[in-house]
Amino acid sequence: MKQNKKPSRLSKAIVEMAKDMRSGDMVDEETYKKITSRHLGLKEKVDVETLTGDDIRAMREQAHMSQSVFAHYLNLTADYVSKLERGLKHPKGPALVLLNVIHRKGIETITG
Amino acid sequence: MKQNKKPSRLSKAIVEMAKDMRSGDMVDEETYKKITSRHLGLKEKVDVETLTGDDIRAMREQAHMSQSVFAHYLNLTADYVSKLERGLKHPKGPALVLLNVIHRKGIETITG
DNA sequence: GTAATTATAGTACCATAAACTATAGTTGCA
DNA sequence: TGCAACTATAGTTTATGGTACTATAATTAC
Repeated sequence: MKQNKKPSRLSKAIVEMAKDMRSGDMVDEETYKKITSRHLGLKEKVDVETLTGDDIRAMREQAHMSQSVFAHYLNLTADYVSKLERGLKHPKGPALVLLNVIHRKGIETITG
Repeated sequence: MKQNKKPSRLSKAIVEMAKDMRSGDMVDEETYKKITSRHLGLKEKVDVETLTGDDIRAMREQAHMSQSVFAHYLNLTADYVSKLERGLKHPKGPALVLLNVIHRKGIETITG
């Protein structure tokens, strides 16, 4: 298991700077350093919440889509969506991240 | 599954209306019907492009992240990202959609 | 009526993705 | 300088997320 080490003061500044520049779009892409896990205090924990079947169903109904249509946009099968909503399967990895994006920012993020 | 109230015969207009209302944000969520695959003429084709290893590497470098950090945000392993970039593995399903979102809308979509 | 949907259900199965190891080059810090 | 910790590649093995298949009941459009 990895140690989540203390992020150094300089490293932390780099990350913040990179973030500002990137979002502000004021500096060209090549001027700032690459963000490595040395800079971020990367721990094992990922900032995604585990969504329950009810959560997923609520998201889908909020989007007013059938399982089939919802699955289509997520590049999944309707079959699998049904299983997710009933708690028979649990999304992990990239699928979980994708569902989190929809949950936080809406389905338009991927449809539009 | 209970449907809202009156069964209406209009089908095609509903989708357009729903789309307008959703984007316009003028009508509450419960007033329009659910979008089903009967309304959308959707079959097998998903609107995601297959990304090459070089594409993925370019995306990561544009985000100025190491494979490790990039993988972290996508909820993947650095190992797998390496294989994707070298073309040893090919993303499909939800992973492909997620990469497409990043490709079209930027990494901030999932980091922020 | 009836044909095409939606949703659930159970099983079998495969490729993605993880886990593990190892190697070589690079970077940060004392 | 030295060295620890990182990045990236590489090969092999393993596990499970997600698919495919089939079937049933209820709903909806024509």
